[in-house]
Amino acid sequence: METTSRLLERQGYHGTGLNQIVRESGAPRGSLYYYFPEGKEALVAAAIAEQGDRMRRFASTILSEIEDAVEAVDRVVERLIEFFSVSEHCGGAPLAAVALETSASSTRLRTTCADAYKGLIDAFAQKLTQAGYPLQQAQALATTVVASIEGAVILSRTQQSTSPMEQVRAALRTLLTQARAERQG
Amino acid sequence: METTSRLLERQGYHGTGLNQIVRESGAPRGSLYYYFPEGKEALVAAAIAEQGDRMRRFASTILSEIEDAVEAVDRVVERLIEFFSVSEHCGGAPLAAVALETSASSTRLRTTCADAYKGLIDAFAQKLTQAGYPLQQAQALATTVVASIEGAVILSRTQQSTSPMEQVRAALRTLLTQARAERQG
DNA sequence: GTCTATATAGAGATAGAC
DNA sequence: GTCTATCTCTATATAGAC
Repeated sequence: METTSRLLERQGYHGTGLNQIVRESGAPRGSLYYYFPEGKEALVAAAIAEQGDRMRRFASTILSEIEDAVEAVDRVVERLIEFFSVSEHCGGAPLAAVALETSASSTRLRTTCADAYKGLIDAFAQKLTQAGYPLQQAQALATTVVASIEGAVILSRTQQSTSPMEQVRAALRTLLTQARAERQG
Repeated sequence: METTSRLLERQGYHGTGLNQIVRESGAPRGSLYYYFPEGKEALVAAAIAEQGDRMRRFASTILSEIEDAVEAVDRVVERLIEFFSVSEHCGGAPLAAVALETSASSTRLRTTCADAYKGLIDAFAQKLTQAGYPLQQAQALATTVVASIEGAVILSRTQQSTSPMEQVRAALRTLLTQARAERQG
């Protein structure tokens, strides 16, 4: 499943074959349909759900370590940029490709992706709410944080540069600071 | 190529077969390799480039019709939300799936996507620059606009709801207004 | 320019031995 | 639980007639 997640991230659902997964993971070919009798879709759904959890924990951990909400979110983005740099410009958006490819064809994968994203958004929203942002605004800002990160990864991957992610990072600082000012004013 | 673009948008590169393209478009099967001797990759590259142009023209037209920059950008997003609603929750990010799937495997498709995105970002950056935003800030904001839209489409598609796009729309208003205030202050 | 037929490879999935 | 062999389907691409 680790291999599955990694391949999905850079090749998407249809671009990732079971043969390749078996080959690169070294997992026994015969076990695949023993543990996932429903086949590829079930395997991918499990991998996606696991990745969603990983993303949420990654964000939650950092958000809990830094008290100031703006600084905490900024630190998450900074860490993502670091991760992107060392992953040969391919990391940071493990769900996006699958979400786009399958949202129209597989309810199961679509909802799995939706749940994963919701968990991640909630992690940010919770932090912002605790920091005093009004509930509705916190939710919208959290959604925007996740959306702009996902989009920034797309741009950074196509350009093979961290520049888009850096630019979005700066913009998110401005946005969250501004929202805080409105709240306080 | 119209059919190709449409299928790419909702199925991605590997999920879209030449058979399906030929079948749904009604285009003569024999012509495909006459006009695109290099095969699928060349056809997709052409479709992507065309879509990039379409996106840029779409944005440029609206941006030129409304003088105020914040209102103009907001109108673009509003129109995208309308388009998303009537496209059975599958429209709005015609390049994203291909960009993610192929950025690691095909230099040709990656750079084609990069150029398309750059053209779109430039359209926004030009508008913001003309409105008086400093050059560097305009570039960063334009990148953030495009990134957050792409990300919002991903979220809206997985959730089958316009809500993420609406939330991002509101956030972009806040962001651009704040940046303007900083510039004026 | 467009047709049909086909080559070749790979996909996902299954069967039955062990 | 895991193996190998194989089924069927579809993929991209090509050949050669018209």
